[in-house]
Amino acid sequence: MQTTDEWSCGVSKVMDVFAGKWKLNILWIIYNEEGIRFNQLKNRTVGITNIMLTRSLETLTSEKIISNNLIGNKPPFKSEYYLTTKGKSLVPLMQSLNDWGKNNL
Amino acid sequence: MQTTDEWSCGVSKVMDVFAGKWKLNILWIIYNEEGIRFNQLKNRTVGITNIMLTRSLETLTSEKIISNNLIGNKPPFKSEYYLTTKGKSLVPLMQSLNDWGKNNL
DNA sequence: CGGAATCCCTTGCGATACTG
DNA sequence: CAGTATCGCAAGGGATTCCG
Repeated sequence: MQTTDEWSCGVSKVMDVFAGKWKLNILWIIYNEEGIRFNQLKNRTVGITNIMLTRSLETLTSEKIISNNLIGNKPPFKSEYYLTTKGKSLVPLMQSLNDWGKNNL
Repeated sequence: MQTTDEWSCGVSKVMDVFAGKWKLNILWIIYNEEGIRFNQLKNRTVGITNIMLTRSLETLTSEKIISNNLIGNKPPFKSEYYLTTKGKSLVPLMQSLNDWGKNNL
């Protein structure tokens, strides 16, 4: 039997990645639209505000789940978001979560 | 491509089940010790207080993820906790989460 | 266009004490 | 034994405004 310590060790990290109201949703959108831009992401994430999107992207970037390219040195700027390799490894997990949710009311 | 709506529909429910500081850990313990009692659960969940355990169990029960048997009509009481069928269907998901966490520091 | 700064409000978390 | 009742704090979420 797996001990509680081994368990909570692995799981708490994932829950940190998924924690919060928006991050998982944002990940999914970026996955489906690699290179998506800030304002597109904002439009696709219904109900989110600037600050919450910024904070979520900040956190995910610092966790190396996503990365972004800044293009241009004067306005209008461009910023394109991608999943990293680590981020892509989360995709099957997200799909499993989604499937469970759809099958259990 | 899957739409954002289909996605958020399924996932938000799962994240609700897993939300909070203790619920996932409690689920894992109950899974490993079917029929576990309140105070045993409290001892195994390091750092939890009465009220947080009560609240977590309440939520999970109302979501039909766990169930409990109350035994006896006068003190000392017994209360035994189990995973429901729905709760058991979450086990593979929990294991996937744990595996990812262990493999991604 | 892609953010950051500020301020506020709500929610979750928890210590302590008590009860059937 | 298995909870409940209070009260308080801290963190997360968000509206608004402003900036390079």
